[in-house]
Amino acid sequence: MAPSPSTSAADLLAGSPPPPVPRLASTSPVRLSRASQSASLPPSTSKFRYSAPPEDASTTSVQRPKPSPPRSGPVKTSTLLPRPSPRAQEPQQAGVSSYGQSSAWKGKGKEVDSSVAAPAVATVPQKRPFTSTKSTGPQPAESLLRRLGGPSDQKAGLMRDKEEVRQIIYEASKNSKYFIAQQEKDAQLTLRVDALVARLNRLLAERGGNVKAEQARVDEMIAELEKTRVLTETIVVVDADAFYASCHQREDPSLVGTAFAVGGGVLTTASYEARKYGCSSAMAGFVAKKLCPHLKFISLDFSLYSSCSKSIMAILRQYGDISPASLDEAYCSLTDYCRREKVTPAEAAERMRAQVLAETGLSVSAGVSPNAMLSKVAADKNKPNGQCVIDPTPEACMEFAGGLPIRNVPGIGRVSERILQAVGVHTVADVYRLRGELFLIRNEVGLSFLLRAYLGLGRTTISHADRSQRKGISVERTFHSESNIARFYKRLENIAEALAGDCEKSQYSGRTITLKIKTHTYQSISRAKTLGSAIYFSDARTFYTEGKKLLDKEMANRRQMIARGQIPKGGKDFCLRLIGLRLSNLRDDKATKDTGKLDGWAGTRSKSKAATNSQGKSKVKKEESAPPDELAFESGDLDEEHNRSDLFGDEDDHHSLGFDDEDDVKPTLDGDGDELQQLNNFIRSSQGEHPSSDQLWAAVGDDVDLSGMEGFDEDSADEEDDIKPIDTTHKPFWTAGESLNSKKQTGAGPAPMKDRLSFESKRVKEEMDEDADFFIVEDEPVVGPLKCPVCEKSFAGSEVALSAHVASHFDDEEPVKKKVKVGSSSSAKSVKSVKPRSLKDMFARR
DNA sequence: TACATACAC
DNA sequence: GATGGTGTATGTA
Repeated sequence: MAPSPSTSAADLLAGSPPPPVPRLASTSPVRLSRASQSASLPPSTSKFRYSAPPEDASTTSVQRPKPSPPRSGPVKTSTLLPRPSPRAQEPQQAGVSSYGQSSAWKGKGKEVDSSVAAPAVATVPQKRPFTSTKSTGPQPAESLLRRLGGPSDQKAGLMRDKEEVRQIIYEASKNSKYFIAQQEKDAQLTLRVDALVARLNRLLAERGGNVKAEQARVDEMIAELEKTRVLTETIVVVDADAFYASCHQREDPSLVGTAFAVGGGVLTTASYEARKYGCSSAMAGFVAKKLCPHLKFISLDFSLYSSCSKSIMAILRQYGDISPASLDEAYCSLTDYCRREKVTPAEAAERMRAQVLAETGLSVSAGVSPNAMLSKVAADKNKPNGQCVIDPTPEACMEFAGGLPIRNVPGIGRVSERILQAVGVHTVADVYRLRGELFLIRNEVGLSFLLRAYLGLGRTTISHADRSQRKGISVERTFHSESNIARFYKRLENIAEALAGDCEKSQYSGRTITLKIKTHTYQSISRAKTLGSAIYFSDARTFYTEGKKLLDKEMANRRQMIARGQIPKGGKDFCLRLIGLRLSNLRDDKATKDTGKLDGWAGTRSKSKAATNSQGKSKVKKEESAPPDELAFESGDLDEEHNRSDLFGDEDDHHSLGFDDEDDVKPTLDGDGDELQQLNNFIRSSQGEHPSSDQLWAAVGDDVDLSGMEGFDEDSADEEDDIKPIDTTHKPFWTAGESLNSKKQTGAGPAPMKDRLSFESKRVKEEMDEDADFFIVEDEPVVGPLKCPVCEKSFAGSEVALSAHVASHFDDEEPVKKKVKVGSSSSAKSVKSVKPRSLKDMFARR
């Protein structure tokens, strides 16, 4: 994949795009086989798409100022921005190669040693629209396919044809509830994107297309941000290659070179061999099997990963302060090491990687740059077993950043990507080019976040996560959808127990309990309760009773809705596929070094720090925690007995049987002891698949005793506790305090309320109408009437509306009962039709 | 505080 | 036939 000039952004906006790219083009979640849908369509399924006027030609009402001076060679060191976006320029091979190439950072170790001929430059993912060769039915939209394709859909290295893979995934998925849910989400996102684009168009129309003033505002923001640039640090991100898979290969060399996946129902990792077939993490097991019939599945073994991880971290620690981001990834400051050892960053990284490989047998890739954000991205560049170095100059940083597809920016996920693409932003460099437009929608787009990415800024301090910064502990379990209340309770008990176990292990208690449930239609719902300002708890009993109350309340709520006719009467039970509990508003019990007896339930947990500090407090605690218990168990001791035995049972010798075994347990009657016990056992048996608690905190958090570990240095450990890093906020990300949706914007206040995006259908419609004559072009005239491929009904309206309609067929109830109203321009109307359906679906009949 | 989303791994 | 678990951040009400 040779680095190629941006094909996407530039082309789409160049003004000489393939003919039919109207200012606003339409596509749809359900792709119809229409001749007009040519390869010129962008991936977004948004009904409307903003297409900026060409930079040079003042086609429309506005002549846009040329954004940037023609970029001539490297920008001077102290050059202030804005500067031209490299993307718009030549094939910037040269610019990119500059990182690591010519500077002092490079040194001999600089060889980007990659076993894979990886491009030195970000390659813009091909924007080939999904084109189905044969299928006659409705074709899924690009965005939906991407959604289904999962996170690694983009990466594809030496994979088999991407379209083919997508097609297989689509075929395997299309009839599942999961698929329907994704489709629904995609349709909702489409509406959201359309509304945003409409708003942008309206704002542009108001200004006659002139955004000079906005550009000036952004330039000010850029100048401010530029002042924060720090180039004196050397940060490396080390990321293990196919970590779980590699760990297993190390244990069992016969796996080397074979296609296997780690995990079952959903893959957590696929070996490189398996990836060639299109298998990737987060993919459903049965789908992966379709892609690679001989795929072998290996069970997760967290103790293995954890120990491998510790070995790696111990080595990294020899090079500088580290900040583990997960079991297989860590940030490390090489600043001091390089100075001390008189080596270049590239050499240091080489050494580090070589040492890891030699001592652990695991290969890792690395990214080196002046900050965490760039290093993070760079670490992926030459995977596996490679590294990428970015020089500590503004030019190198910006050059590197500018060429990245927007999706590669840490923090930009599927949703943000779609939103940005709809507005014309495909690469980071586009952020600058379209800064004026982006300013108009700065809030919904997180402008300052994007500008930081554009400038190649990121965190420059590395600090180890601190116990006190942990925000929550949670346990959740997925199961085959069911609606048996007794079993919900049973599951809840087990979850409560597991959570209590984690709390005890890590020594936290908390004040807020949150119940999470996911319906069979993949709707996630959470209900929380904070017991009191001074009530901290961590015992299974409280977790259970409070969780049960929340669950009961939710079920009662449903009954009411049925009574009010808001939910179809025919519905039977609340049908769920997941239940979880989360404890938040934590208190670090370890810090208070207390031990005490839990007054509560069965007294089984002799060491609950949650219990409290002293006798006196213990009493308080007792009083505080008593009420909820009484309420929950007032019906009698039977419950308590029942719960106690189940919660504190001693069956601990479960092996992971895997998901498929769940079918073996099908209690037929509520309350049947044996069956419940069986279920209970099963639930336990499936738990081995996941770490008992959060991977990061449990395995690499600073509460882990690393002494005695290879390469561990006691002194430095102590230092870690004593030395307060300047930036004490440990963030998993690189841009503390900001995200795409962040409101905090340098130099720009939040948009006035009236300008905020509203999803109220009426509002959406208004905007559409307002803008219609200026930038908005209604759906391209369709060639022939749109027709539902299922019921044959004809539509005069948008594809979005049709899409929603088609989706309703997958709902196993009478198709169009909620019939989608499709008028002539009604993406807006379809909002109404889509939403109620999901609500209703939350409660299914089965 | 409560809830929903988005994101990472 | 069928798509995970743990955690953080943040917007909005």
